Amino acid sequence: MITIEAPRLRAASDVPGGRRKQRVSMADVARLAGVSSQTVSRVANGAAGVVETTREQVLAAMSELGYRPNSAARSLRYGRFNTIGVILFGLASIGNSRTVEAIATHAAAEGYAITLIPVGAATQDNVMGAFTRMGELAVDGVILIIEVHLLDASAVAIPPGVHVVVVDSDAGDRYPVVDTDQADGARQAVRHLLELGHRTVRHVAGPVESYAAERRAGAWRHVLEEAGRPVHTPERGDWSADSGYHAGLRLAADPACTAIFAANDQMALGVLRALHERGRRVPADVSVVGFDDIADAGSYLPPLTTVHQDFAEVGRRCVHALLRQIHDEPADAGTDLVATRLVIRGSTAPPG
Amino acid sequence: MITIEAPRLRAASDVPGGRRKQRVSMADVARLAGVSSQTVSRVANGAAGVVETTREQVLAAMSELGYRPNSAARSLRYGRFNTIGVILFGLASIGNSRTVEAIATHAAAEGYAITLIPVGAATQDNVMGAFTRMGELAVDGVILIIEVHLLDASAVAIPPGVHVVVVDSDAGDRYPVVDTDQADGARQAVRHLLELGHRTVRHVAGPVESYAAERRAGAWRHVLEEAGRPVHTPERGDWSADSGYHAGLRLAADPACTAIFAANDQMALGVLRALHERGRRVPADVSVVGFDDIADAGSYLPPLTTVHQDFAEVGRRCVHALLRQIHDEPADAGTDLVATRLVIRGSTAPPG
DNA sequence: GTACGTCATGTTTACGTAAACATGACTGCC
DNA sequence: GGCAGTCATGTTTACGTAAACATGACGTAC
Repeated sequence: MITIEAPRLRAASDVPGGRRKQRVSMADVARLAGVSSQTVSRVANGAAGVVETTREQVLAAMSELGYRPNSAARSLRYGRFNTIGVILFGLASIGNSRTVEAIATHAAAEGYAITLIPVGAATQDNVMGAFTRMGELAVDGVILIIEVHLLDASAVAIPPGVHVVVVDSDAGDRYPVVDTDQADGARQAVRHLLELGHRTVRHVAGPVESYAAERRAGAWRHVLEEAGRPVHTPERGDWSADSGYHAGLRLAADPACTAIFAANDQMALGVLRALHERGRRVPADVSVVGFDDIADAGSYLPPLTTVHQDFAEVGRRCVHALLRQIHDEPADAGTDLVATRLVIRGSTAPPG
Repeated sequence: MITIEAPRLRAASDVPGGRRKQRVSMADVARLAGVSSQTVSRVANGAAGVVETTREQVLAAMSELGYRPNSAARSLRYGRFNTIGVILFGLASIGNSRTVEAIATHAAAEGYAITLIPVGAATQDNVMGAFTRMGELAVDGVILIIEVHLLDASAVAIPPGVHVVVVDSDAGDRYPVVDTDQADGARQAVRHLLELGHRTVRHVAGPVESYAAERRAGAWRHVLEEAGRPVHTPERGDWSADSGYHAGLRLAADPACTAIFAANDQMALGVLRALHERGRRVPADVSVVGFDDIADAGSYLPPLTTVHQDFAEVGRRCVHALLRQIHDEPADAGTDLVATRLVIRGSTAPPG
């Protein structure tokens, strides 16, 4: 039933004479089957016009020799790679990995593979290197999951002729952008807290260099101003639970603080811990809302009210927008926003 | 400073006459610079034997035309792709995404790109499809982050001549395997609890089809038996916090239960929630240990004692083992285990 | 019975690159 | 002054595939 073979550790060097025969090509199959290599090509691509007996001979020869098409030659011939590049800082962020997973899945469904191009820390050199490499990369298009303004800051151009879609950025004037509707999600979170009766809402923001963080913070501020409520300076975190913990300790020190909107679930987790350590009960004394709705959020103590983000949908739309470009279809410039929704669990309640 | 250009939405169809010139090739550069394409090749590859004035002309022509090497042609010529394939079920698991990230980083450092090949659900069709595609894939080798026995169950062969490294599996007899030392990690966790004075330790195991889960459970059982302690049937989870919660509810119902070892941190989180809801204090009434040491574990209530896993090191060793194969160096069959270490935080204490 | 169409299959060529070999100019040495 | 050697550069070829075109056998219609 299974035919896994021992790994061939010495590659394809078993041709006598030391000359390295790459591996089985169409010509080899053709020789064995007694046909021309063009006929092999026709069989391989399921083209019409091959008589059944011939086809079977070719297939037999293929499996005897273990023929596998050479995709480099194919790509060269067709001028396409059937591959999408994904440039990102890292998979550490849960949003990133889920978006990438969705991209990979939808790309595969369309016959595209995806190539990951991580750019380590956001130093100029790294980003530059990634793009230099990308120039030579075997991709038909690129999805940028990266703060694009960091690219702008380095003297790096996206090579002309490379199709691009950007996630999570304000580059909508230059590239098609797909993004979660950050502002609307934040509005829902803040309004929910105000509707519960809280006088105002404190914010634990993400890092300044993140557009997502800035838009969440902007919407938070806007809702408060619109409602005529006091706006405190937001606490700054770096998305990590630990940074949320430290922000939470500062907020716990203020007895007037009854409602906190954290820019992501992990910082909210840190806030919950800080409040717990300081003896502030959630939600009786303080309400907390997160953002992302990661899988664990429902198991926090208490289960976290948060804004659900549809990463899979973002990935799906990225792939399709990019494929439209690759297939020369009319471009949809501007920003495509994916809706969010507030998931109410146990971390929010009217003020005590 | 920055020269990002408008996306070219109509590809390279600006050659008059409707014929589609792919894009700038060495021949085009050669024509403009008034040299042969071989000289362009020499400049592109930094080969010696090009006089300075010529080199500058070529470089000027390159940048004027926006030349970028065609990697399909390069791969065809060299017979290598400089690409590593990673086959996995998904990035949802935190371990997977961190391993993949490390793989991508180390591969990039060696001049290799990585291609992601997700196989969705573990159905036979999916796995088969991934391998069929992989046969045509432009990769020099493959890292399998997948339960290999699931492959065995489908009638699928890893194509001969494809270099393979496997993560997290018992395939050490057939392929080089890199893995975390699951058993030792689990031993440390259980011994820690016994040393604190607990009479025995209950286990919340991962799914049966996971070798990692089986090895953690096996080591847990072994330590208990060695110490002559009672061994209860483990609760089964599916790695999710939610499954840990349900397992935790069952364990909370048993007043004799004072120590729990969960097979990962997320299930431990669920256990913590269940214990909290049932009024069992952690660690005063019940001690809990997890596995993985994910970034959030230090922010749980209470901060989780857990087994630290070095995903980055696993990724690093995978890449290097695979590159050794690709470069025809002596194979290191068998299993390469990465050490773990217990991180003691606030969720464990002597029994009340 | 011949002429033409149909269809399976073979032959030529191009995709872009770079190794291997070829050429030709100049240098330096006797 | 002529000849060998050096070095920059050009020409040929192969990598594996598949489109475009070519061939030739057979069948059918008049």
